[in-house]
Amino acid sequence: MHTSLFQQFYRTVRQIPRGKVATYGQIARLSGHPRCARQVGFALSLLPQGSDVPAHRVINRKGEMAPEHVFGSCDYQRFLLEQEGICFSADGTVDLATCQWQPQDA
DNA sequence: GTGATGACGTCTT
DNA sequence: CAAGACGCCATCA
Repeated sequence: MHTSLFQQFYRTVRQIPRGKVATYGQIARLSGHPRCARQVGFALSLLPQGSDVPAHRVINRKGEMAPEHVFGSCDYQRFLLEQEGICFSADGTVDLATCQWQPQDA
């Protein structure tokens, strides 16, 4: 199968365990493309809500989540993360120090 | 068919 | 230490 970068990104995001979050750069690096963080975000933006890819678990390096027009509501993504046990900082950002996904390959 | 854009991150000056 | 430029590739106009 023509393994497009997007397909590899989706596959990596799909491996994120519940209660953990990952950053774009992390997904890109695990997929074998350390400089393609931008494509990760763009790829996730094309994902339908019913996809097998938990795009709400993927956030930027700062722990901030996507703008409203991506999921429909910025609070919606935060709600899903809270439902999975993700911790947030007083800044309204995700506490990467506690909930960032740590791949076994590390 | 060409040009510009985009959930970002890392390297260099 | 901080700010700026580059990279990467698919989708939209």
